[in-house]
Amino acid sequence: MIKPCDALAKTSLFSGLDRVTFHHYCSVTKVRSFAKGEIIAAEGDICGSIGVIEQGQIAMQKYTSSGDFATIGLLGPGDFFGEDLIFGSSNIYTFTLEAMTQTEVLFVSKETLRALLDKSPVILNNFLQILSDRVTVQNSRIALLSQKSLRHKIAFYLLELRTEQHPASAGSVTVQLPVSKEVIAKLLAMPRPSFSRELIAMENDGLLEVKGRTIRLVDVSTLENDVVEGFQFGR
Amino acid sequence: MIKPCDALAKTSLFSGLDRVTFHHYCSVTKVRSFAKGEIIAAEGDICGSIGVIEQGQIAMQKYTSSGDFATIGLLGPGDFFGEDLIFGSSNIYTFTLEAMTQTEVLFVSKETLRALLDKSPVILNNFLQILSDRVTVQNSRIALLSQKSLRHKIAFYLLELRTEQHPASAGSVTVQLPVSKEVIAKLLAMPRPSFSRELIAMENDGLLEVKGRTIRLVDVSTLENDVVEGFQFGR
DNA sequence: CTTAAACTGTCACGTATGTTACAATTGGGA
DNA sequence: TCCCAATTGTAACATACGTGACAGTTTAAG
Repeated sequence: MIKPCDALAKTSLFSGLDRVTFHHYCSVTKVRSFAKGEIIAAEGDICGSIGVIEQGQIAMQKYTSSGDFATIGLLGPGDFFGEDLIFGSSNIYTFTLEAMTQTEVLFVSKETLRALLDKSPVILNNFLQILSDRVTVQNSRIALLSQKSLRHKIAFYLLELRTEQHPASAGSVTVQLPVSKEVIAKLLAMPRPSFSRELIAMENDGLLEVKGRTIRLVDVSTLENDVVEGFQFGR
Repeated sequence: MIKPCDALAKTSLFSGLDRVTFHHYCSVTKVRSFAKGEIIAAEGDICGSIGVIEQGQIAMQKYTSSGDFATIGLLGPGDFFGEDLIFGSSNIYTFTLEAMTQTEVLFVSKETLRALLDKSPVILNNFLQILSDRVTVQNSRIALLSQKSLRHKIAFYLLELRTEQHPASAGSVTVQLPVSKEVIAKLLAMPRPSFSRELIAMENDGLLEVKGRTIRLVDVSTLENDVVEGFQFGR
């Protein structure tokens, strides 16, 4: 089990702060574990606190009446959720949060958050930054989904992973898929067989080398070609 | 020409406030006009102020090296831009803002905004809400682009327009396309001829009636069928 | 170690969608 | 009023992609 106080200290919400400043609030913070497949929040639920992911991967899913669903986004360690609902016009979840792996989440209630924001300008700044950066990430997802071929989408996604996992390096690198290819396919809004097929085709074309969830980007410049480039965070 | 002070008062950033509170800042506010097709901000530009659209439509475009582009989003009267960059980790535009029609924009500089946020908790709240709501809108766009057929995307978009333009009413209504079908097609990430073809097919199937940019939604329940529904703002 | 469940690869087939080019229509400005 | 530019419709053709079903493989649990 994780100690809330230590975990909190590491989140981007509290970065640049001495622990004394928020020490008082540690006791109010809840940590919860979720098993793989468990629902963390369902569409229609009221959002009363924000969550920070300590471990695991969470998918934002949007279901249709017929049981099918689209994957809006994927959240990993350090990511927040609910930060957009807590102060929005509506605090109702418009999607479902589902644990894709065993997951540990830290919750901070609206009241606590509000108190922290009022008390510390640094925390307010951090919160604004978290919210803002989410918009940037969303923009990137929209650009991804606007790509006009499967190959472009895949290339876009892999390049995105690269900047996440290897912020500095250019050229040939290896990236890790954070979840199963099945989930990735959903994230890229394509059928899993199509994803599988195209990945292999790209491998045959000498762009990649796939080994399980490890993918080596061989011909980066071709991958980048004609892709509506990912949003770089000042590299 | 629009008077900044009057215009400012109407924006959601200042809603619920007496004019006295921000009266002092009116003089600092700039209003600018843009002709159709004009670039308001280009990818790579530094974002030093937020904008509020008074009149017109602005597209967020992401260009490829080959000159092709994707339309990330469409902004109309009352919408903001730059609000996600001003306090983000990077304040560099990662897309291009382009006027799709003659446009009037109100600019508020970062310094002014900061001062306003510090001075008034109401404005802070409003700003948080604006940022948060943008995330919700983005989520909706992502859901749209995740639809698995052209028809679903179009249905999704038209239903979205309905909730925007007729928040209360259900059933058969007419909606207005805010820009040309060419631009809409880009927004839906599909070729214009495909959009045209599918729209007509939907009309033939009795779902719609198209007359220029006016579209009457005839069979709403079928339109809603199997669509990963749009995000409703508490209707 | 064994077994089931989850994940991944594979294939054949059909069709929805992209492409390109041209024609028709609309609308705003001179 | 006329005209040009912007917008929209149209059509034939090619193909990238979706579908559904099965087999192989890996993983985790007992």
